[in-house]
Amino acid sequence: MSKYRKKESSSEDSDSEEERRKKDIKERDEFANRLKAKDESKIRKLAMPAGSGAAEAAKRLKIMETDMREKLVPKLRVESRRKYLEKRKEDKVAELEADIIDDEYLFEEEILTDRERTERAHKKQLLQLAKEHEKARELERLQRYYMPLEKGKLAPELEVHDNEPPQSEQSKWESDQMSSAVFRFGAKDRKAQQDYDLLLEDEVEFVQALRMPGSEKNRKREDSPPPQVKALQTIQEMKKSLPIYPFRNDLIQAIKDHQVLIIEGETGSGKTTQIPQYLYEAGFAENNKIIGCTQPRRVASMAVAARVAHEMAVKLGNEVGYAIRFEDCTSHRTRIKYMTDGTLHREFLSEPDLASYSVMIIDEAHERTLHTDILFGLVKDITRFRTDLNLLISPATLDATKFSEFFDDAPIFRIPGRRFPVDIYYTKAPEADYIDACVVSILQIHATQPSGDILVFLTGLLINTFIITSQDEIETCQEMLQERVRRLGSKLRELLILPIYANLPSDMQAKIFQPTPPGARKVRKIDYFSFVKYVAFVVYLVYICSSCHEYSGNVINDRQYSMESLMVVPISKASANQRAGRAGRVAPGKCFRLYTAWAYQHELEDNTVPEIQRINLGNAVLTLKALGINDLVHFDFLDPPPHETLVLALEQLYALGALNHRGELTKLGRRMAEFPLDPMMAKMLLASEQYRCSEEVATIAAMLSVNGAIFYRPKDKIIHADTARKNFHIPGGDHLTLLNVYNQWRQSDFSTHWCYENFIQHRSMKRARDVREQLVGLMQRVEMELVSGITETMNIRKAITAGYFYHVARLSKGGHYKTAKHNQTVSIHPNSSLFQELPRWILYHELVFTTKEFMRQVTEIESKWLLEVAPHYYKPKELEDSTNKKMPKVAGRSRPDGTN
DNA sequence: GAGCACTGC
Repeated sequence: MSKYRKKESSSEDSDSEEERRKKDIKERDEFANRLKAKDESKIRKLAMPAGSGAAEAAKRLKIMETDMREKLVPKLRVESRRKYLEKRKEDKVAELEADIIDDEYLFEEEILTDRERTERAHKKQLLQLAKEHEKARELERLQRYYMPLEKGKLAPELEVHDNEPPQSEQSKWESDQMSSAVFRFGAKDRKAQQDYDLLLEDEVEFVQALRMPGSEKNRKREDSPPPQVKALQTIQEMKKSLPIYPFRNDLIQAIKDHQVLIIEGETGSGKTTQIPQYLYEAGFAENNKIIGCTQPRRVASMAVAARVAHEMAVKLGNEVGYAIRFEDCTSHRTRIKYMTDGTLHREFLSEPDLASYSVMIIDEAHERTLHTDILFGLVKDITRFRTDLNLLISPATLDATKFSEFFDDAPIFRIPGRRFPVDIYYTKAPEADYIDACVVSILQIHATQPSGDILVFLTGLLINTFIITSQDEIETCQEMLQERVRRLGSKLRELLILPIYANLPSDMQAKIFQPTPPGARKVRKIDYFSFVKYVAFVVYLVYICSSCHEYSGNVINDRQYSMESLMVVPISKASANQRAGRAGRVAPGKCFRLYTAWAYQHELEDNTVPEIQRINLGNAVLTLKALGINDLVHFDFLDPPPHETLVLALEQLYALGALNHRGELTKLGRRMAEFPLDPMMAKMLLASEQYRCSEEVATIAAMLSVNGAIFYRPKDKIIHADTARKNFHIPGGDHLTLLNVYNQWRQSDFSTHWCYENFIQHRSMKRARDVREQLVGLMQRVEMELVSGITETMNIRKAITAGYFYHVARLSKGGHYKTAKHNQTVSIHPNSSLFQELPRWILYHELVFTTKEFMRQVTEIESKWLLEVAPHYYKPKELEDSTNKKMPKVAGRSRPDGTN
């Protein structure tokens, strides 16, 4: 971290520097004390009768529902995503190959460090894998296919048409095959198989590899759908029917006996809703203590709280409440409090010992979000001195042992879920076009397997272990499936195709829970399935840091700078098995994996890489420092983040002035920690005060926080949308354009209609408004002056630069941009207002890697401002505008030891 | 000239 320090400082200077440091630390502590006093008086004020929390919540839910519907804008994309990924894969392989050749040409083996040698080996291995995969795909085109079938059982539709010519052939052929262990579906003889040609264009051959044992081995397979929960069932009856109910007393006893308990149980066992109630009934909420329970997602926190309030027949916000960002639905009466893990993480800042809680439940611990991972370390620490605080860690099955070891061998309490055995099948050869393979497999299953619904997982965006499948892909798959079913006509019984994704309106989602009509089969995505099938690839949000040369989420980190990137990486074995488990909830099931057993063994990681090991830790490090945790290297992490990521975060915080050269939090850093923003953005906001534009910068920060989802661009009105967007452009760049959009919206009195007319997404704007309100509140809290009204934009841009001087690029002689510090070639995103302007110096909000390294949200700056806002980071020489400066031969390639 | 999607504070 010392590399930015002024080396020329004399002893005299260092004395005054030392004094400055002491003064700053003193100020920081005074500031922290003032905040504490504010919080305490706020808590006293809160101890008043509760407001209309429940009504508010109901309203909120309603709004969310409407939002969902509004967001569902039917988009037909001509270009399929597959093609894009295919193309990108080819590019990446070529790039990798070139890289290796380049690398070997430039550096002899002997002069390499161990690390570089490992890296080179990694690259070669990756290239090898990519090539093998390509070969396997060739091979796959020559394969024939099998499909497993239960012995003695034919799908009804195949028996019904026994007398019709094509089917009789089919049927005869089928009975011939019945004696063999593997059911062969399809044949080469196209004439005889005419009607099934549609199915047989490509089949997928599966082999059974293993059986996942279940807890209810002796029960027979049930062909009927699960008994539906009767509407008339009382709450009490329902509570008693939950798998957790018989363990109630044992569980309470175990919690009384052990301060920390790991509760292993699947979602659906009732643990999330019931345990807090059991604890409440057992007196854990006496003496005004709160039973807390964290959830990784907002909707879950709200929904679970509403459910529990209903079960306990109390008003939401009274005895049972929830707290999420922008919304605190609790009162002084609240005894059971649900919250997001991020909210609890923030609560630590004002209550580091969790004094108001008697129990804290960290639910869905296996999801391993950044927040839960940090919470593990924090709560483990406080249980040492708060012996009256009970801690319950609740992961799904499989992970419990790891958590137990982390929490000093805490006992594990298992709540058995209902689980039947699941047979797992793999393809014989890798699949090239997995959407096609998926469609074919669904039809194969439909034609050959007895009753039961089919659950399909497609590639999606993986956020922690929560998969959001891409809408585009689902639609493609659905269209293909419908088309094929249509062509097959009445030969197959009905197949209901029910897509589900985040943007789907809630009434459509409700369909999935309705019982399947007799004789039909559903293809859907939620519990109660007999067949589970999915592909091996999910998309990950991976943080690529400058000095990290290791695998992180199966992506090689070889970039010279920090960048978030979406990558397709294989699913982990753990997630794969969790998905397979879904097939055995109500009856024995089957799981078809669209990859080979070899791939499962050799290409999949055992566990999903936790977020903390993949992403930028700037904000996390800042909050930990604010909690007084100085030694982050030895912080008790369940899985420590890569050392390099931690060092990068510390360096960045030092450069921003949040930490001093000893790594202590400065007063600026303490104020930055108050904001739920990335450190750079927090710095920008705090710097805006001295540039007299804090109102404007708060707006910009809020607008930047709603990730690029401001401008609406429907396919059929692209020209109108683009014209509308250009009307908002302001000389200077995208940050100012965003400010302009917000201000105009405000002038329209936050009108929905205005948004519609101007091709602006109303939903995003509302969110920006929420964020802005929260930021303004926090600005007042950290004693910032709210000022606005400057007439020219220089001050605003200077304030932005004060936070984002890390993200600066200059126009090179060749007409493209290079980052100021790392000399990495980057391009302005085509959506930017500066796309055709090409100013000499620019600052960008973020870098995204899609087909190229693109800078999104770009603003023009002057190089001399960099010396003004970050004199410790930039030297005048670096900012000379002559671009003739000779670059090192291997530009931008830095050694792991820091030398160039 | 790209695009694809999104948790949390």
